[in-house]
Amino acid sequence: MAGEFTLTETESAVAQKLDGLVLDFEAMAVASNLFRAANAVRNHMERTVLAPHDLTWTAFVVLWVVWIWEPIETRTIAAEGGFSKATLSGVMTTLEGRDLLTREKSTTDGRLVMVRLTPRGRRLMKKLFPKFNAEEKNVVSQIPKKQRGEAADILRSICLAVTPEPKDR
Amino acid sequence: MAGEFTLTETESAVAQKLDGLVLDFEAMAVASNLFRAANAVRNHMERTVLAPHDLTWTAFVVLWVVWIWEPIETRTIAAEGGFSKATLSGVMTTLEGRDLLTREKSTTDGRLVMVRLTPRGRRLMKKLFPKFNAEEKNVVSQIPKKQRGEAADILRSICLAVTPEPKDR
DNA sequence: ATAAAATCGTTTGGGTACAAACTATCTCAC
DNA sequence: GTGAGATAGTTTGTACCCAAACGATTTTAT
Repeated sequence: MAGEFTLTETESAVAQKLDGLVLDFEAMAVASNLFRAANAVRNHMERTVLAPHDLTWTAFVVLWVVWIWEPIETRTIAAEGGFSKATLSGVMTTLEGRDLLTREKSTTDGRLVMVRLTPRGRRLMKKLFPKFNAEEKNVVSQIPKKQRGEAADILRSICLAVTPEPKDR
Repeated sequence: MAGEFTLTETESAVAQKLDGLVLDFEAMAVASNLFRAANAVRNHMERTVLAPHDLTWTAFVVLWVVWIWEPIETRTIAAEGGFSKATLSGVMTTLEGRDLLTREKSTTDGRLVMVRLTPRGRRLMKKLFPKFNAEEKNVVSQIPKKQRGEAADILRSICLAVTPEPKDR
């Protein structure tokens, strides 16, 4: 755990601040741990696997999505990667400058931009992804085997709870 | 889910890219869903609860930690919130400018800075946190009741897997 | 046919986010 | 006591990150 205080200490301190009010401590713990876990894994991946190749987390996600699905439209990359079009636009400019992917206006719909990896980008992913997956495996191996299968399901439920609006981001 | 492709579609596409190589798809699914979930919840909270009060996620976390534990040292806030001292420094400058918290040099150790909420900051949290927790409850309620208790444990295991270095951040 | 509405990607503006360098302060060995 | 090393917080530099505004293109309604 990242923090210095235990869950019980935190609960009792919160209870004092809001005595009389009914709070859901289980929900607090789940939400709190969700962010700790996501942050910790992301930082770990960035330091162990990504930094040696001078890639940020987001840049890697973009490369991964394009690698798997190319040619792919910008809007789809954003949806798959879980970030906004604005963010994607900036990251792709960086990756394009490093000769890892290319942008090309669609011939059938002038609004769309089709994205592909360059040969260099493809070589990078072919080498990098196995390392990345090995680290993922390492992380997940710490979950008790019995609960490992449920983990993905639980996380999926959480996503569903807050994804009523697959609008424009 | 955020993406447009199903898990099975992704797995088969990845397998084609790396045929011959042994990959851990369960680990892929868990890691991928972890980030989708964390991102989705964060965005949801920012839009529904935080944006009306002109607060970002990180700013809210800072206020929350200070609210519960004040007076508190800067380094402890960073550890509890899970971000770097550098990030915290910037966010606190913003919050100080909005008269939501105060910084004060420690009298016993000149290196430390003690942080407290202003009355305005305290009023804000007293009003805001119940709303925030209600949304957390709403999110967690989507997890099947049977698995709800395990959720926090699983996420804790993940944290432990990647937190060998509680160094300086 | 054509104007209005919708869609897509980019740009803008403000706010994070972190590593590394920096300043100030404290601790500990000697 | 005093200087080397450790520690706390800030600053700097680079890179995200998103909402909103924007310009270009396509679709829809008439």
